[in-house]
Amino acid sequence: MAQQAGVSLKTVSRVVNHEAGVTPALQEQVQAAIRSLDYRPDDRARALRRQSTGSRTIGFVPTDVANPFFSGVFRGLEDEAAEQGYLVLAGSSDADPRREEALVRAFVGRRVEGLVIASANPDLSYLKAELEHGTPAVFVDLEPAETMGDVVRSDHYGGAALATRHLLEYGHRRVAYLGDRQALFSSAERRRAFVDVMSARGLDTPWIVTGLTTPSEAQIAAEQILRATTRPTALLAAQNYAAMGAVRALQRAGLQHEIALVGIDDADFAELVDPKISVVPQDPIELGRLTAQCLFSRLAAPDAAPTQLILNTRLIERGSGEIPPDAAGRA
Amino acid sequence: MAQQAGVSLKTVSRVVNHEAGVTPALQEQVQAAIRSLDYRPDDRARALRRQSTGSRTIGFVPTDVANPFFSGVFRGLEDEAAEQGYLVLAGSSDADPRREEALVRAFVGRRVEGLVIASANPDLSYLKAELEHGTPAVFVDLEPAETMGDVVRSDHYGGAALATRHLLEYGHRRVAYLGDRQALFSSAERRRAFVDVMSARGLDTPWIVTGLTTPSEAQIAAEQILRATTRPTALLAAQNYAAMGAVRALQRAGLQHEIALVGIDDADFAELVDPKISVVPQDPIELGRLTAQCLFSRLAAPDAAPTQLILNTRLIERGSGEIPPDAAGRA
DNA sequence: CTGAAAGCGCTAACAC
DNA sequence: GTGTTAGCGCTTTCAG
Repeated sequence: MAQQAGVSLKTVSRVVNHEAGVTPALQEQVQAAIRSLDYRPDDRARALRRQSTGSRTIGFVPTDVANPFFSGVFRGLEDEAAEQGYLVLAGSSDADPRREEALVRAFVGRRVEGLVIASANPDLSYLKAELEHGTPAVFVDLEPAETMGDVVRSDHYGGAALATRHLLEYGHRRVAYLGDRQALFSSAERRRAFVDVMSARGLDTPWIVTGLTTPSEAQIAAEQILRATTRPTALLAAQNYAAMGAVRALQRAGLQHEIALVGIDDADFAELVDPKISVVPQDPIELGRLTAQCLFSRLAAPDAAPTQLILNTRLIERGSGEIPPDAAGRA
Repeated sequence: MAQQAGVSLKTVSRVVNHEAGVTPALQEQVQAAIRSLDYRPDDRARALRRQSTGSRTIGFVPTDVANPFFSGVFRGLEDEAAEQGYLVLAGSSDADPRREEALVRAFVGRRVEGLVIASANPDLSYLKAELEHGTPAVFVDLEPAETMGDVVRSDHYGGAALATRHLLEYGHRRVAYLGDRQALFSSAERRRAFVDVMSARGLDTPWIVTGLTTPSEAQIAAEQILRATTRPTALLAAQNYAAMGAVRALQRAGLQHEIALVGIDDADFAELVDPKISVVPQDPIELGRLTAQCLFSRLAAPDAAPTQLILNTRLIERGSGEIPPDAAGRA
């Protein structure tokens, strides 16, 4: 600060840090100087000198901050972080391993105290060094191949199995699957569950489309499937954008009351369209809160055993998922 | 780093910064040490020492990162920032002036190079000091009362006027207005436009509800309006959550084909519901990009005159906004 | 109770 | 080409 400004010395530090043992007179003198100079302590310098406290910042790497799922997670993260006096640095990887790595590197360079990653990178070796150097990572939504940190996510396999079984219980035998990129753990798990459940009943799975990244891509894929002469009687949309595309396609084909649809992830529109969409929801904000809690526990106990929090899923029946296979014939 | 590790000295700096004039032999020696120690330069310390470069970080303060509008803005901001090698720190204010101020303080403490704020604070005096000390701010979406920085936003007044006029042109005389908190500039402007246009035609505005913050609040408000014996023939939903609530209310009352609805802000569901929702859209991602560009221009020319970028609006007719006032009678 | 000196991890400006 | 010294803005340690 400036001793010339007030009149005192570098015991400004004491008053800034509310340390005991400063004459009220001096305290006021310093405060006055602080006010008149609009002095703002540099937290970077403080954290640098101190060894007791870090940057009070965490880094968040979702695939896309604008995806409603991740923006919800972000909010939960942020709320929990704010309670601890932490701030959050965030960047979208777009599921690109190189971008993911670059973001993590940039975050570590800025000395975030912890990382929250939705990783789409099959090779997490780049992270090992950070972990060993004391920057813990917790994985949200996507679990890495090799376990190297804590995990907080929904039971993707169970959720998709639930959705698939639900359709089968309503009599469907021909069901199509619309999913995101297989590089994403959640997508891979859901697809695996779908295939497992279907083949356990001796059913074929000729309509599997993955790699769907936007609502329009999903819509196009769904339209193609619906146009074929022999088509499925039900659709499983394994992600929010996929569900959006599916709804559009069904509506444009006028088939929304004839072909069943179950979505994974809830979405704003699910209760507004006709029929309402049956879904296996997730609670992104809660997921974010839990993830943050997990990270802060880890910060408090760096050497505790790695934790895996797998949240159970449920299915909400709203109508679209309860359309029988012969709805077209009946109508 | 450590000269004992490799064999050399603090000219590690040179190789880390790719400065010219280091013997290839030494270079390799240092690189080896870097690798074996997993050395990560501390960017905070670098930025501290250097006076040429700052923290390469910007701070973003929306009311809510999870609101689709702001998560879109965030994405645009982030993309543009990434191109410049910047990272973004973000926190939700919930339109609480104290929280907004606390976030800005925390960001400035961490020496962000610039601020992007959607301010809900009528009193921006807390920001003056930061601006004078060289941390520029650009206001997105919400323009502060006193001009103190650059502004990037849609023409909220014009957009709402457009929407209102559109309904009047279709013959409506009794139109209700559902809006967010009046403390938000965008909401205040939209309401003002609505009242202006209505009274210019000599029409009363007995159905104005503001302070709507969530879809459910908006739904309740809309239901109340629709239940009354004399009710409006059209609804203007001046924000995305308000539109969602309005759609729910109309659907539950079975009035979605009888009462017109125009929304401001586009939303995922707008094209999926029946009837499709006519809207005055914004492009959040583009808005974010423009905001970031504005901020980087300011960083490059701190003393240039303040800039205001007000984006024109348009109306997309999709059906809900073109329902005539006597639709109920006709049907 | 307050000040002076040292040092966090790094780069600037010079020497060698 | 490479090493030294100083110092960014702060906190610490230890004298006064």
